[in-house]
Amino acid sequence: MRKVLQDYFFNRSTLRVARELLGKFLVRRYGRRIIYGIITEVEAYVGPKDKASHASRGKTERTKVMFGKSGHWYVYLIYGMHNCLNIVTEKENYPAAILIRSVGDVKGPGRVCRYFKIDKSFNAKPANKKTGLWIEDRGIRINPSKIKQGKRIGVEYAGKCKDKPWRFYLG
DNA sequence: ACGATGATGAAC
DNA sequence: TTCATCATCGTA
Repeated sequence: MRKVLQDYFFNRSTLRVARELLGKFLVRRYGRRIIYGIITEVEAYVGPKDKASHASRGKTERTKVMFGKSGHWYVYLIYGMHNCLNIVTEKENYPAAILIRSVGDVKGPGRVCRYFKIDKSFNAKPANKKTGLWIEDRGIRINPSKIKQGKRIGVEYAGKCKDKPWRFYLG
């Protein structure tokens, strides 16, 4: 069983999608090679009021993709050297996305992008086989008791939102 | 503990 | 146009 996740999977509550992404596979076509791994850690960034979210300051050139259609990639450069990969969720004009923090043994969003050869050229592109980067359901069932939840990382500046338990990982 | 390294957004 | 900040990582 191998199914590419479509827009309708992502056009739902970000927290639900985030939980359900655990156990799915990130897949990249890189020339003739296929790079893939199981998603093991994600973080949700939800709505215009989430102070930890780039979208909390409104729609800008960078963040407009978060306000766009679900099922598209949001890739940005952080600290001048690392790319971070996010998948946009929820309906159009409601800014939300999920940061993919770890895939298999590759831990950390910067390392994920390095391992999967992901840069800003994927920004605002849809997640499907045509673009060469997509997410698959390979039929793995995750026992809910394996899903851990905790604070998001690196968002100490986010005031009331800094402690929201919107990071999900397999434990 | 800290520096690398450059895009982004807000201030001026 | 300048400036502080940053959803991190590698080295120490």
